Amino acid sequence: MPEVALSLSIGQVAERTGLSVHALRFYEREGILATPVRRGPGGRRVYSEWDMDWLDVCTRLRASGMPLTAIRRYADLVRAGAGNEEERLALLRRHQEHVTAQIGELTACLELISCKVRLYEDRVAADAADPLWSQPALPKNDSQELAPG
Amino acid sequence: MPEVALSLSIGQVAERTGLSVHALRFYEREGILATPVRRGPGGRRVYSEWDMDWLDVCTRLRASGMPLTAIRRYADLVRAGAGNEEERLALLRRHQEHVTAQIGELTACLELISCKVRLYEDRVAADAADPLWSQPALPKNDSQELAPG
DNA sequence: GCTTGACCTAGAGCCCGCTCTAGGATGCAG
DNA sequence: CTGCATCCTAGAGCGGGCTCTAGGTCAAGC
Repeated sequence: MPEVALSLSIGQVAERTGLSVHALRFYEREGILATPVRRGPGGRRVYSEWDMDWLDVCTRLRASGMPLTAIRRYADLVRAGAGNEEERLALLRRHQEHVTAQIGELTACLELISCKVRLYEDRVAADAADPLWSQPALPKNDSQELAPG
Repeated sequence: MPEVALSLSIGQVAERTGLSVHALRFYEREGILATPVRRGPGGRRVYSEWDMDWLDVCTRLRASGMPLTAIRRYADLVRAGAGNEEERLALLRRHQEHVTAQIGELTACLELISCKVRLYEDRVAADAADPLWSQPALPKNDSQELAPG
């Protein structure tokens, strides 16, 4: 019943998280890990399941644009133990808002891009249908001059 | 009827686009501008409405994570004139997919973050209701050890 | 016994996207 | 005339986030 706690080498962790071994050591130096990594014989790092879970959280925070300094702050709070939940909450809420805003902005950008894609699809299609219509020197619908790109 | 074409100084453009004057000059050096900026007396840059529109497109592409090299490529194509619409389309489509993927990833991250926010809201609320219940050394629901952060 | 490979530390190096400095011209206000 | 703001160029510098190098330890396999 008590499954043996899994323990991984840095190479294995790199493989599973997608982070490089360099990045993993770098994160550790930077205080990104909430608990000190255990060391095996020869001073080799031994990662626990908990470490993996934490790293997964970190990669998601990173993927959503949280800077390392903020992640370190969060790690510090977790390391410090119970009693600072309000601060953790505040930190997470700030990031939550940040990500929400980011999604909004990306969605707006996507709209513009999609609009341009449609425009070019039409142009290319028209060109294929009648190459003479759209090639000559600024026929009539001089979209090149009226709107950029 | 022919409204006088508006022309802006680099400072004014900086103000309206939110880019710094440094960034504007930098972009120009980097070939990000699709048309060469006109110069007024004393060699000063004079931006047209078209330039502004182009810059707006650029800032949206940047905001959605397109690297400067890709924007330069796009600018090169536009500068080259008609005949390369397929390539522009391909470039934009790639970015479109990229942005879509990014939104997906952010949304997933947001879910995790929101989940954690809720968790901490509950913890903090419980703590406020009964400080003695959640403070002492790992009471029972030892969430600290079972799940990171 | 020797090679190979995964690991260790400390620190240098790199890419991106700006940002700032130095040193100077121009133009307008008091 | 003298400030003062705004602009110019060329190029150095910077912050973030890794990435890589040098030099070394250790264990396994041939």
